[in-house]
Amino acid sequence: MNTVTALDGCVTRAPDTAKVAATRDRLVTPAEAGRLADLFKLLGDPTRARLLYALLEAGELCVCDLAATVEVSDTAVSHALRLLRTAGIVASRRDGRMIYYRLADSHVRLLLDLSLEHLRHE
Amino acid sequence: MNTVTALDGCVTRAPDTAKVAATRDRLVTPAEAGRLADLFKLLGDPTRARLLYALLEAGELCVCDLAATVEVSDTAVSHALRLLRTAGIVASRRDGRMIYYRLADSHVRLLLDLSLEHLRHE
DNA sequence: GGAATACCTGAGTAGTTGTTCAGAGATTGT
DNA sequence: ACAATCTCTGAACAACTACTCAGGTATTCC
Repeated sequence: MNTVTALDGCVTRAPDTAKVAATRDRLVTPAEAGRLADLFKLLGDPTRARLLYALLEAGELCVCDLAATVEVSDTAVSHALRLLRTAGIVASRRDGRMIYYRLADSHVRLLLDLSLEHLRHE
Repeated sequence: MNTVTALDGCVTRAPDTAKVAATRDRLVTPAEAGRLADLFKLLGDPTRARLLYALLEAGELCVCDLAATVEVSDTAVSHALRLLRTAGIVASRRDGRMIYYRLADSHVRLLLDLSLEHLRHE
């Protein structure tokens, strides 16, 4: 039912046509869109992206190893990890003085894989 | 080969251990990470996210219908669409006065679907 | 207990970003 | 050609963000 219904027209700032109404019914709610945007926003930073892909490769890394891997200060890594952990994207485990981080979710792994493939495949 | 090799230690700001070196070899390059972050950053805005999900539902919409659907000004929509189009995420088609936008890539569709499922499934 | 190490937190700041506003192209119908 | 309509563009501004810096917490080893 998403075949184009010819032209809907657009009568000066009030195009409440059938197509718009139908789309709005199926559309993600503003709240969902906000949460989706928040998720993407977290991935949308080079440092955090590198951290996540490092975890994707290594499986599990402590903070200072992450810092060395992506070449940023440990405080910057710590700030970044806090955001990712709060959002449930990474999980942590303490072992002695060190705290090991890993990807929390298989969905996130899929997302990272899919995005990398998208990037490399065109 | 990503089984954990016990603890690597972390000798004061210079933990160039084997694990770090191995991860860095496999890691996405900084350039790739930047492009990935740019991609996610584009999805990481509520307005742009809603626009993309609207296109995912409707298939194709003109600017003013998009504006009505997501309830933002047409100029804001236009600005947003320019970014998405420049990045190759959406494509456009002119028909008379109107310009119809659609998702450019099936990878993007998968990404949007996967993310929505992630959000709703936990 | 005390020093050393790994990590965290809060404040401050430079850089970035999304929106509005005003105006310019581009296309259609008369 | 002219008016109307749909879309685009550039500048200005408010809001947000990611980093650095200084200091704090938690754990281990002597």
